[in-house]
Amino acid sequence: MSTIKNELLIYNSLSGQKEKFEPIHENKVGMYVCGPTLYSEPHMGNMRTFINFDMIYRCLLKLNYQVKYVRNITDAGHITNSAGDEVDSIGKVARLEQVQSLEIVYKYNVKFQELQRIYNMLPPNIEPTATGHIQEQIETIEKIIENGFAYVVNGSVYFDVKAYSEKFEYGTLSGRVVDELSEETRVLNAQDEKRFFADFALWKKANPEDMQIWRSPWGDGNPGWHIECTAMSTKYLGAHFDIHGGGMDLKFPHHEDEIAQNCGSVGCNPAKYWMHANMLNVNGQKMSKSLGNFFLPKEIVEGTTTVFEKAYSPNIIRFSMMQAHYRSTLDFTADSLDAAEKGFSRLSEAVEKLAVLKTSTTSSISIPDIIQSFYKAMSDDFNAPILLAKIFDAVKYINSVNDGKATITKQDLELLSVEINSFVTDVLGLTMEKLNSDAKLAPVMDLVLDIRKSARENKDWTTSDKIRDGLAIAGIEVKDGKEGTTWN
RNA sequence: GGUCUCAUGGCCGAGUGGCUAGGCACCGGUCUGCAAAACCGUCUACAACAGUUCGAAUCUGUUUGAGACCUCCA
Repeated sequence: MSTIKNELLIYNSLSGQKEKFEPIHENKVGMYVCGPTLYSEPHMGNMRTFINFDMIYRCLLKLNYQVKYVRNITDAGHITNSAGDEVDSIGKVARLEQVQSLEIVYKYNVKFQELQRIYNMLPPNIEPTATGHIQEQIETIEKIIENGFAYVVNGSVYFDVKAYSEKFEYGTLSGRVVDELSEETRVLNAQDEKRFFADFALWKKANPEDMQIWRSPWGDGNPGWHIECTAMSTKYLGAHFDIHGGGMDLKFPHHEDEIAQNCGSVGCNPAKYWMHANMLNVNGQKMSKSLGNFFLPKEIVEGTTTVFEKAYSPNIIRFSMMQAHYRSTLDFTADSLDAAEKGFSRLSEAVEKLAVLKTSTTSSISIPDIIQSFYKAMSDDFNAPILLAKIFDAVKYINSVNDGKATITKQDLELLSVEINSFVTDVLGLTMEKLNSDAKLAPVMDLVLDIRKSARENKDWTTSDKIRDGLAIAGIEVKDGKEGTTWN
């Protein structure tokens, strides 16, 4: 349906306000999102960013855009400190575990792919790896040197922020000004090869202990921190594409330097719209190992984290995340997750009821209006919490119809059913957990509940309660409703 | 120290210059042998102070508090 296509608004970090989304090529969207670095398992906070961009991707698809979604996989080590003397972060882990870098990368890639499935994330169209694009990175660096925005020192290449600032503006995304930066108290390290402290490495000469080394025109070494994103986004999406996303904490320096590299190599900002997803807190604080509120996305699903006393399904986690806007920080607490669990369950049950609702000749409310409100919420900077609120308005209506207090026509029911299912599963990425899904157990339960029914009819409460309590111990909850008994 | 963001009812969280989301909990009700579940209803909040305005929680200023980034970070 949706004959009226809403105007899509996107908050652009570049301007700091919501802007009308106008794709560079009509009906097509190129989107690049910074993916994981494979030297450890992504934690829950990483997942929030990926899940949010998954939702955004799903929204764009729902709006019938033809989306090319690229999310990189960083499998080459990065420089790990400002002096640049620790180049290979993956190699560092590999040395600790006494295995090869590639083993580390493979191990965590498998885990990451598994997490994508567990959390029901759509795979991007392309997941390019840094190590698969060394040549492209070298070529990008060569272009930047040619353009006069980088210099070679002793086998390493640095981006020349001062030279760049004469032609472009450095710091437009993060609101930083080079003059301000220079007033900072930081001093150039005596051995530092950089001309200016804000300069950053594009290529770093190999250290003897590096486990991954590549050949380049400047000698053996490693690519710098940010160049892979520039090289790969340009290769797969072009010099200028629609959306570039990532976590809020990547804004500076990573994204700022990406802009500089792109301007320095091809003369323009890589993206028209920059989007940043906000952080996840746990019990009111940023996740950190030292605070004891750190856990992995798999642990919370399996109930093996010490931070929470019970397990929460991926759907509950996702639902909880969808109840907050992607640009706001979100706090995970036992209370908030318990609330999400119940809310999600209420939603699931209403969606199930859609299939068995009785229809009438009239509808009490306007179904197209409800559906329009879904689109409107989604089109307002991907406002998932409002979308859920509107869906819950529909849930209330579904329940009323189910109780015979409201009516719906067959045609409206079909429409509502299709759209609610679409928004819940396709857009929000929630999967409806089927109740009574165990094919073997179902006939057994029918039998047991039939016996209990007879007992109740004979007012044999001892037997009926024995059955109910026994099933409860087995983890099966009996629900005596108006129209018979159900279980789950 | 610099740059910036945010402060919403018991909790999580949207949003808006006047019509004051949503989820969860609480309370009341319907249903029920009892209970649970389910459903319905109710609860009227926006840090403090001052200002602008016919009118602000929403705009401005000050104060207090929290957080982020400035170093790898989703």
